[in-house]
Amino acid sequence: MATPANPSGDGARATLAQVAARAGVSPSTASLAFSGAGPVADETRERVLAAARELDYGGPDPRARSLRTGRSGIIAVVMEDRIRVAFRDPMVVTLLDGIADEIGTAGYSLLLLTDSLERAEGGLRDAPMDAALLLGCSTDLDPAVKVLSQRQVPLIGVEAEPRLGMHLVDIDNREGMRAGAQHLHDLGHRRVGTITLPMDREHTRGPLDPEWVERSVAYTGLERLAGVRDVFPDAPAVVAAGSLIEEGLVAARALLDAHPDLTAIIGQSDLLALGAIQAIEERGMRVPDDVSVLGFDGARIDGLTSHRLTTVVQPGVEKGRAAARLALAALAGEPVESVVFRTELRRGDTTAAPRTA
Amino acid sequence: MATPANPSGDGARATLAQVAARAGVSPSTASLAFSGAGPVADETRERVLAAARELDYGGPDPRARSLRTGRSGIIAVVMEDRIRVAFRDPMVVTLLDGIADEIGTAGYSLLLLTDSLERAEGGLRDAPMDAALLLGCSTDLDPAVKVLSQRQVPLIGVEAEPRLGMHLVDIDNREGMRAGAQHLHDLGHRRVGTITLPMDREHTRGPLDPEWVERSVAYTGLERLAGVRDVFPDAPAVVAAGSLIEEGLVAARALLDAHPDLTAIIGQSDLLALGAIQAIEERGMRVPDDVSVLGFDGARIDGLTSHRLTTVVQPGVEKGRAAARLALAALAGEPVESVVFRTELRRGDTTAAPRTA
DNA sequence: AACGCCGATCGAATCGATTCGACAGGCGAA
DNA sequence: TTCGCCTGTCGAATCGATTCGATCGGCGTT
Repeated sequence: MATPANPSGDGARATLAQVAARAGVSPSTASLAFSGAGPVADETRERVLAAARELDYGGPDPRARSLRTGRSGIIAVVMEDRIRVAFRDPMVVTLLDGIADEIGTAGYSLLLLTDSLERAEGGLRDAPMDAALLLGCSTDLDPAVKVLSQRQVPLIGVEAEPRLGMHLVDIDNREGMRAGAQHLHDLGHRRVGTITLPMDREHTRGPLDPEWVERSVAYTGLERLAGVRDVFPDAPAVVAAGSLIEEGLVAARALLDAHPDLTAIIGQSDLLALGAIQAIEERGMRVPDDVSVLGFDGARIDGLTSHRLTTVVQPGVEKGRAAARLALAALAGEPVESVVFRTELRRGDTTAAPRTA
Repeated sequence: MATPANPSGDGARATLAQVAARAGVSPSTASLAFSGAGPVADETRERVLAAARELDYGGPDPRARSLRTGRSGIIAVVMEDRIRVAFRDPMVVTLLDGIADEIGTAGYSLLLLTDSLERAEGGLRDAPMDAALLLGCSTDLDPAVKVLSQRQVPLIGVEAEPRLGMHLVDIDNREGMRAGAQHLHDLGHRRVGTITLPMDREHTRGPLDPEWVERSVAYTGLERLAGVRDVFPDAPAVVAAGSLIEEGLVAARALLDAHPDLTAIIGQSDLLALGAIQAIEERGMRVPDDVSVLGFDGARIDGLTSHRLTTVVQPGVEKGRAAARLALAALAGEPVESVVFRTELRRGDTTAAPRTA
């Protein structure tokens, strides 16, 4: 055989103890040689590493290490939707990128989880993790929060409703949206409609049920709605089933059918706003000449060239980074303080003064 | 305190042994009660679960379990690019979705890794995983493969060069691309250029270096190039720095500058093809009237409405699923057979007969 | 010259579960 | 009646590392 020498047959991986034995040192010393903690003579370390090489030993087993140290080196990200849906939202991807970057340089890896599957036991309940980030405008995190906090996993919520025992990273949703709406108001708009993110766990489409506003089930969506209504108290709202272009299209059609006199549409996300643009243009109207469109998020959307969307920009990567840092701080036992980022209105070419018809 | 009773103070999580003690059974029995393996009297199980509830015990510690069983319940996906870049490619997202779906229902979770960071030790080397899927048209997987195979982790490559000890999921890249090129040839095209995926680890842009073709560093890109050249042996090629619309744009500009008489451009991915469309249109030419464009992948691209791209469709979700199934099979000790999927040409409205100028 | 300290190494306990083999009854079959 | 067999339970070994405390020279101080 051309494979490296392995005394105990090939299938079995060598253990640190075997390496130590071969190097003529104790397991403790071998461990120190690998981890770098504690003083080890250069000559000894060399001997250990040589023995490891001979046995084709690839370093300490992460499983054993994590049992002993109590750390798995894994930080989980819990999302509400399945991957194909969630990743179509550039905001999610941007967040994730910030998270991955930050935890990566700290030596952690990223585990992707979905909160839905209570049946398949493989996820929240059983996966090893040192901390968890709950992502997205989740409409109901309770089950996930319950399981994880019982497991004593530090929890960081991104855009989540303030909740016991969970640290938060958020933005000034209401104020940001208010500023956007005010921009439209300043331009002269008075009849403005809005498309909201999902408002219930089932992601029901349709005109906004006033009851939802009372029951407060979807934190982010309600905050942004409140921002719109701070300026336009009577703005009609249609709920989309997700932050997707096609959802925005469907919702905007409904909005325009019910309120043909709207001069502007506000999407609670850029994708919803883009859908609204499509709906407007498919009726032969033009943006912003006939109808203005305002978005929210400001994440880069690849391949969008026809318009520069006017939108409320939030610092996505920074938000992800901050969430990751909170998790790392919690793990380091440092005090954790929730963070709120500020948004900023970015003027593109999708808003203008309404036609003075 | 309103928190559940916890004899040993609050910070510490209860252990299975403590639960067993409280229920008046042995740890072995308590374990069986939780795992469901082995026979346990209903009454006993109830007693154990009750004790667990009283101690706020959330089930066995994944770390300990995974040391003992040798399984972590984690399957890693290794990508070449950082998240923000990789996830901009709908093909990657589609693959990931298939993977997540399949391993999720099997009770596994998905760990996201990047192969680049050899420095930050937190990834390939230290993360717990039962198997790894190597993703993407990776230009050089060697380091990753080395580390992981030393760790005795079963390896599945998606679109990777055949390689020792690694099972593969692939498509008929060359044949698929040949069919696409043939379609153009049938339409009457003779002067066709192509934009390729990155060809070296540094992702260098520019006209294709013939030397690369010899050295065979980028499996997928070379296969697809070969497919084009099966039909158009002299087709000029420009290498892009990634599968991105803007990369396609840049490359297509270069291609059109150098060869103004091209009647068709073939992108090795849909995103590259979309970039090519932009490049063509920015010169005041039209697709397909002046220049035809052909893509590869056929993954859904959100918000693309202006054209229905003619493209070589590969079954992305199925590919992801298949890769996941191979991994699961390897873990189950079943024989693993590599899989090759077939592609299919989908005619959109971006190809037509060349102008008979 | 004696003391203390530091560098290097080792022994042994420990992390928290799973699992194999053993054992005690109870029940059905021969 | 007796022999297996099945069910339910328990003891003890084990997974593979980390880490605390102890040991032991050697070296610099005063």
